[in-house]
Amino acid sequence: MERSTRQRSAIKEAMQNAGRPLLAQEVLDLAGQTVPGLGIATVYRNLKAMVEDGTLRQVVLPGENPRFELGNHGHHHHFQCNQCQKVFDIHSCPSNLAMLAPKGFRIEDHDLTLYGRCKDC
Amino acid sequence: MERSTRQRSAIKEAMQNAGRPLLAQEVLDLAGQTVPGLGIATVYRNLKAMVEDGTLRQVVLPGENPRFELGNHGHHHHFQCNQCQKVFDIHSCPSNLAMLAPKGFRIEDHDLTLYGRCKDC
DNA sequence: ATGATAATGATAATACACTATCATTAGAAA
DNA sequence: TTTCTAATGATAGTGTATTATCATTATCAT
Repeated sequence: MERSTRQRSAIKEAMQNAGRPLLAQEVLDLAGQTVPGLGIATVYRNLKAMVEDGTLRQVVLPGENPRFELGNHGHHHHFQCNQCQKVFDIHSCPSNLAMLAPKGFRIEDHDLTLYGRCKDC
Repeated sequence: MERSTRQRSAIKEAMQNAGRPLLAQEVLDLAGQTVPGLGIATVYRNLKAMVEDGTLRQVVLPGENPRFELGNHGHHHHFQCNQCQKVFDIHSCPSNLAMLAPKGFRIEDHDLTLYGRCKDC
């Protein structure tokens, strides 16, 4: 069965503390502060497993590598800072999008990404 | 200077007739009907040159390879069909997005992708 | 028609994120 | 503590979209 390792704990902790979607590389950087020598393969292995068991979900923004966030969030959107490139959650959602569809098109879902300057930039 | 070739004309024509953003492979397929033997390298070369001179612009949807559309459109969004995966333009835009920003965040731009069933699917 | 060279097509090379491999390390059941 | 084996880290390998190379072709000014 699954064993508890320092590496896995550090990765989970990084994801929980981040409060925003992280790139695999960012997870390595953050968790690597707790576990020096942490390998990128271990990060990818654990992220993949956590996505498969629903603990995490992937966030894919246009032209960006996948990021990872906790899987227990509801529908929401994302904001990317044009300065630091970090991605943050937006917990509100425009509700009138269905009316944007041309005649004959049925809308089932949507992705919205906002761009600008984050609080720190 | 630039020479007029059957290949380049066919690629431009494909872009103008498409009415929707095309993948490089779709450009090859469409223009290849006019110019049999058209090579993928020629498609990439010409698309790149046309993006650089502003004739075309790239459209990047989350998790998708770049598509190409005419560069003389104004601000608009895109719809991707969950069935045939084709991408279409949406020429309307929700206007109240700035209010979605958390405190301290400034919104400068946005990307919206709608998903569903297109007219033909 | 000719010559200079831009453009093409075939394909090798590149870039890069991600995955597989495998020897080694380290949980945890006994 | 011993033992079994899941997990790790280093790194080679993979997949795939895009680009570079280069011999050949075709445009077009003359």
